Amino acid sequence: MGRKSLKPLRQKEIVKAFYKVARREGLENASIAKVAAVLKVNPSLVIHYFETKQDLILGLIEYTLEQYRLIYNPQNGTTDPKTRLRKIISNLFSREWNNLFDDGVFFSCYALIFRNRTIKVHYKNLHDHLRRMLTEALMEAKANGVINVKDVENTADMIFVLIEGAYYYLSLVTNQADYKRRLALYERHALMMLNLT
Amino acid sequence: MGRKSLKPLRQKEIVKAFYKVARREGLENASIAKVAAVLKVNPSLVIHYFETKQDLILGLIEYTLEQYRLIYNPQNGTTDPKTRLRKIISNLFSREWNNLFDDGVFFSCYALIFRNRTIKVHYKNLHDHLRRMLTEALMEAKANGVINVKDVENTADMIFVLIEGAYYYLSLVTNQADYKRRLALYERHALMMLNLT
Amino acid sequence: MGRKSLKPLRQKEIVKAFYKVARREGLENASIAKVAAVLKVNPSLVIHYFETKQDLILGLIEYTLEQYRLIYNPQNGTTDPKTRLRKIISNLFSREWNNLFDDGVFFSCYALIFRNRTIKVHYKNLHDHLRRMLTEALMEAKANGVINVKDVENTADMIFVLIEGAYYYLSLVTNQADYKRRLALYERHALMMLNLT
Amino acid sequence: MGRKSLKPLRQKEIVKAFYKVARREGLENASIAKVAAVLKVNPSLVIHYFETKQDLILGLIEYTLEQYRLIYNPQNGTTDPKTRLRKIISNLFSREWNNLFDDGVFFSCYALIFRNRTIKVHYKNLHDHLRRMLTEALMEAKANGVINVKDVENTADMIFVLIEGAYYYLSLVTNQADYKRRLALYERHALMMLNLT
DNA sequence: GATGAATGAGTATTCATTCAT
DNA sequence: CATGAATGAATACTCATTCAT
Repeated sequence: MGRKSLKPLRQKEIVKAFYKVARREGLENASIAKVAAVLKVNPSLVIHYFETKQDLILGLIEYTLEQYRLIYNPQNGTTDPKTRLRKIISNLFSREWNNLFDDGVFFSCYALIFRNRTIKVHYKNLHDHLRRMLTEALMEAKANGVINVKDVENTADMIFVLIEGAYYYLSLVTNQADYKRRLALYERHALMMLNLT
Repeated sequence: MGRKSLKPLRQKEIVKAFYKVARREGLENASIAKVAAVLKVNPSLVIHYFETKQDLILGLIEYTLEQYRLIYNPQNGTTDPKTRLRKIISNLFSREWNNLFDDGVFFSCYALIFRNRTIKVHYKNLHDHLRRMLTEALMEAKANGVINVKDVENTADMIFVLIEGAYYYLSLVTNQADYKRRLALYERHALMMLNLT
Repeated sequence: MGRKSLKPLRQKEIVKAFYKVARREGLENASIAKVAAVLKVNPSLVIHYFETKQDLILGLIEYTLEQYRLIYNPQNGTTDPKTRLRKIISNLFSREWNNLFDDGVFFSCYALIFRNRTIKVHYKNLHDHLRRMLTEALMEAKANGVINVKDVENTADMIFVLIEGAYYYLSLVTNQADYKRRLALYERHALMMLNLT
Repeated sequence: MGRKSLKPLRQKEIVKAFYKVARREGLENASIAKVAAVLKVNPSLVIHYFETKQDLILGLIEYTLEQYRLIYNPQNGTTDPKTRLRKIISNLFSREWNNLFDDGVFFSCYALIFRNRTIKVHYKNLHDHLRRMLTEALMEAKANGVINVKDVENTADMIFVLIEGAYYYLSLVTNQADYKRRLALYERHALMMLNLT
């Protein structure tokens, strides 16, 4: 049977510590030494598991995207088609941003797509995947007569544009009431696009 | 009394050099020394004009937002109200992103709002200002019977959400045709919201 | 009549500011820039009055020694010889250390005598001068039959050794009661040397 | 597991090099880079062993106090009580200052007690320890009828005041003959205090 | 008499990384 | 599997100082 490798587990631990540091001090100030300090471990050990810092950042990004995937999880339930779609939309717009992934780290990571093809591709794949998932959900809803939209794919696209715009935009809003009001507005608009209001 | 002050000029020069370096190597890798090297000047001179690196970054952000303002410029022309509004929208969606400001630098800067109140306020003010400008343009158009929307302010808000979402989303699209098609889709949606298609 | 030069006044101002900084942050951390900041003046101006930093330190030392001189002032009064001598001794031992000159700065300055002849000579002259002054006071007291010591000069020497030793030693004592008790002990010993108890 | 630790050895090496530089150029001009240069080693290695410069200074001070302790060593011999006490006193007053520790560095270090509690405590402890040692030696001598003093502890205290005063005072004397004469005077006074002349 | 421009050397400290054990 | 030694380049920033105005 052999001994089970600790590598993936250790790597996950390290990535989490890296994320922790990045959240606290910003991605640009997160260093291998600080990660090692958090884990109470020798810096060399970090590099033992992630040959280079670049690899560590890649690990962090994969971790980000994993979290991202969780948020957009379409939760296939047993409810009727209409409520299920509504739930998906509501879930997409809730996007528990602050809880699941730090916004500063998120944007810092996203900024890397412009100088790193690999990272760009990762992000692209994730978003394509998410859009495809929503498209399918919409197609099913359409088949069930729940919604009636011409171009399902474009609609899914539009909805994601709305979500990302909202994410960006609402990050600037500190007033809680204002925040809620706007978020509701955006969601209502999405539902309107589906004639689901 | 004393020597003529070069401060504003020099500061602009330095900020531009800083931007240049940040664009080339990423904001996180842009250092005072590199800026000095670009300007063929001693690093301490950079510090002479911007006491700390933080100040320099703030300078860069102000510069960003200045550029931003230029893009969203509502260009008050002599044309009729309808074409003028159409031009504003078209202008907002064209957003000469790649030409006027580097996207990587932009997102890296934006990421700072989550750890720096001052920066956040700067961004907030800019966006509030822009939304106000669009709101006014819409109100004028409504007065002229060009458009017929219930809540002008919310509509302006929605349009900006669309724009920001598009910016984020399209940054991942490399295929030129795809890019154009989607951008057109988003703009059409905006015009639809104004019943201007 | 001509205009009175501001130079000596300005120099005094600067030395005082330098002392202020040195007291706050230690002599080793006191810089021309910080002095200028305290005076709300351009650093170049400081150097305009004290060509080099070394000169500024020399200015500070002269200032120290001036203060020193004040403490040891024998205050020629009209009182009878015995009480006058007692007063001198009491004054020497009181040495309002903490009030008149910062101890840290004092020792940092003193440390310089070992690498700078000029400074050493300054200190030497001051101490010789002070000892001479005390010697004279003792001679007068002896002439008046107030004291009866064999070698007046050696006694004066011894008293100063006592004072300096006390200064060094008591700097370590934080307990107030202990401090007072010891200081009294040292002074009593000095009076005993003069058979004046 | 892991590599053999050179820490204590290396740290001592580094402290010695630091002292060497401080003696040569003054404590205020002793830098990590210069220490590294002396050891023909990379500056970052110095920091590897002493996280901050402050730590390095603390290391130097501990080293100073160690040397100090050596000087005051009461050398428990087999000789008769009287000669033994005489030897202790003679040893205390000889204090091979210039040989064992540089005076400039000593006073620069001492100056730090006024801005650093830890350092102050270190010095305090050392002096308390030394005084206690002398007190014990005096008590033994008293028990043996060698000396006859009322308050042994106060006498020990006085003797150290004398020593420190002498150290300070004689640092200014360059004339060799004068130096010797005075030192003898101070020692004689100490012996007189013990009725041991 | 005073300011601001500019320099160049220097500071402590952090970085990612390599290698020996 | 993990530690500690060691490097070398880089970091932001401070320094004293000179010179032009």
